[in-house]
Amino acid sequence: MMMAREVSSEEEAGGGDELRRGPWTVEEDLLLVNYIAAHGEGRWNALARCAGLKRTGKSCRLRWLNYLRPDVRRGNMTAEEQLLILELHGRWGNRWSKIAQHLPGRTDNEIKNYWRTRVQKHAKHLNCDVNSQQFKDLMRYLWMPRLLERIHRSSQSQSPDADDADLSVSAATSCITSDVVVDAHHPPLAMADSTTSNDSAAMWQQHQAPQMSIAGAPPPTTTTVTQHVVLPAAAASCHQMQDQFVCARAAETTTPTTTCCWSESESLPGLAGLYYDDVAAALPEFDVETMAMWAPEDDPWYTQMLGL
DNA sequence: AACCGTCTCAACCGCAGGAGC
DNA sequence: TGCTCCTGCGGTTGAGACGGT
Repeated sequence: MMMAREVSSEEEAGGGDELRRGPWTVEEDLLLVNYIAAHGEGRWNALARCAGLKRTGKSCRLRWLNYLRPDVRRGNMTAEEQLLILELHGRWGNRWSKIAQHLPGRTDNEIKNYWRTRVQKHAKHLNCDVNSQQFKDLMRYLWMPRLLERIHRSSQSQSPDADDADLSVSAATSCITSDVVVDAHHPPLAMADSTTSNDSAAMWQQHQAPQMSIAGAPPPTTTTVTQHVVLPAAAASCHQMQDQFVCARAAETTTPTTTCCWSESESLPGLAGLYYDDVAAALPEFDVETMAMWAPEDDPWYTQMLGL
């Protein structure tokens, strides 16, 4: 958001060596961009002085990193990005800069804002702490599968030969599992520290399957909820995922497993019912209305699923 | 049209850690 | 060893946008 605050005449005329604060003007932006183009970034305090900016080095750095950098992405978070944020936050907590490293073009500030305005808002509506196990379970069993479904669906609608792709992927039983996505206890991934930020596909592929535990759910000796969501090749188009988006997973459970398999061979509404049963079992403290509040308002499938 | 509450996000703040002296 | 400076991070703030009444 570009704030339109005008620089007052006092600031303009009598500023002297006083440091300016508040929103940046177009002129300041130009000064900063031109200086960095000529001399590069870094040494921010010296940069601010040499560029003729009456700003702190900190302010210049922030402006550049969060707004002026040419590779900064703007606009709404995609479902893929949201999914990644939820997953990485589950693993690292409020390590915004670390999370941002894995979302090309997104800044830590933007991700932090997303978390506070979107995710924490939902927690507030649900009257539960954003760090509570209840809320984490909601993310794991409701929001993230829905994001996966959305990714899947949009890839279907965008792919001209989506049917073929779906069939081939389904036949290969390629799947990505939401529990794999969100588990915070599995060993650190190689990609977490070594890959480039746009290497999301590699990340997905390197996930290993942990054993899940569900707060409020029947003990794992009787039930393990697993959502297998087939992602066709087209889904991998985002974030330069060139190849088929495959995350084969063998659920390493030695106990009976209730599996909700979202595959192309089954219709989604039926699966939705099955899935919801599992969610309801896992999260008995949330009733249908609460779930509906949680669900994104623009999600007709979801509201239909709940019969709303 | 006016008011008001809520949301968004750019920018600021304080702090911690590292480098240099 | 201690001091200063710089950089980066996470938390917070507040102006403007937006939507509802």
